[in-house]
Amino acid sequence: MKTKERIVLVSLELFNRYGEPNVTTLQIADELDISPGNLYYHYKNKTEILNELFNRYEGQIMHLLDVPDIEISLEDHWLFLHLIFECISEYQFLYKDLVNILQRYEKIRTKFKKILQKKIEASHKICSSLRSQSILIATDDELDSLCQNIVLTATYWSSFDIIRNGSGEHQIDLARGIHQVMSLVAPFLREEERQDLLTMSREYLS
Amino acid sequence: MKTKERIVLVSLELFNRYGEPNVTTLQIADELDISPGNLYYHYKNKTEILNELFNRYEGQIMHLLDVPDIEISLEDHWLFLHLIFECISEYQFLYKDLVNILQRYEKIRTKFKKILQKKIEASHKICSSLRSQSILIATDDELDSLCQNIVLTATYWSSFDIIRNGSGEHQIDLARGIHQVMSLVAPFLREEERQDLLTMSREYLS
DNA sequence: GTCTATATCGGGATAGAC
DNA sequence: GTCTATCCCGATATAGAC
Repeated sequence: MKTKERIVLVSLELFNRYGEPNVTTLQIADELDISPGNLYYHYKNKTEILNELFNRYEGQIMHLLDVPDIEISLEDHWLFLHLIFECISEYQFLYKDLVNILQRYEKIRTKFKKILQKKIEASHKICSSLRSQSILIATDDELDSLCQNIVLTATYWSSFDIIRNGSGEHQIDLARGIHQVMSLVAPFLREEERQDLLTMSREYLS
Repeated sequence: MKTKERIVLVSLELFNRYGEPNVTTLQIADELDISPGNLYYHYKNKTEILNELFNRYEGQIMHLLDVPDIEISLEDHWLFLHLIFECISEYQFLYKDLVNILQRYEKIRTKFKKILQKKIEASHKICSSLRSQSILIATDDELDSLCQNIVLTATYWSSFDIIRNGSGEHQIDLARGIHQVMSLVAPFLREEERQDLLTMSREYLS
């Protein structure tokens, strides 16, 4: 594999493990067994690495958030959440130091806000679809709050989980996160689907 | 006012505004129009200042979380949330760089986990009280999820709000945060109280 | 208690040889 | 493309005078 690519991958790993602000370029170089000079040959500074990583994240998540205009089932919603959570988990360093990173990098901040907006829209689209099928029952206001809550929970689940359970090399409990989001939706579901969800949840968590 | 006290207060202000990792001891001294040497006379390092601030936060929030063993009304719940949100807002720097700070300071991490645990318990106590009065209807599982969601939302509302609306000196929209938490509770309320809540929400947000 | 001056250290980044 | 050596700078922290 090309060195340039290895740099990105190892940086991602270290950022995720130790937090982006705590990882130095020297550490990255060390981990790769290359010299710092070499690293700077491929990327002119640390920000460039961060940008590269963010762009990859952006590409992935924006792609996922392109929700098709079709009827969506509860299972689809579940799967959708799963993909989103996986993507977030892959780039968890962003979420660990979110405010900090967004404060220091104007460009990333603007883009991240757009992603957040799109997340809310996607959530809206899905919930609206469920509502139009009468699977979900809610007023417009309730739907708005619900979608915001979904996005908030999805965004911060990783941090929340790390704080409560994390010690060192912590694997984020995605299943529980999805469960948590689904529990936001549950109260608005038609009786039948609420039961289905309960069953799905139990299976999934065990 | 004594210099030592001024240092804590100005530090809190700067931490809240720029994020703790981005504030240097020199900046703090400058803001106070004292020399860095003087600052180090009062606190032997930056960590000491952080500890002092965290202890104050801990004292305040732990006090608030001592929920009395009496019947609790929806209005009480609202007020309770209000006090919690105000306290969090006062020490928002902690929440802005939560993972980072907890990663770097073992002691704070341990204490923060306890606070989080106590928050969930307090939330549980309140919701249980509402349930025992039949104001709130939920199964045990639903109650557990609900309380976790409440704490998660309360914990991260400030960050979420900053990211979406913040630009520089952003005042956190506490009212909207409380509304958001209440919207988690709403679906579980008895019809009558759900209407009350709706009315309260509208008044409060306008 | 407060100041000025300074030591120390670590991280980001560059120059130039190979 | 890669290395070694080095520079630069900003942040923490200390020493010692006032």
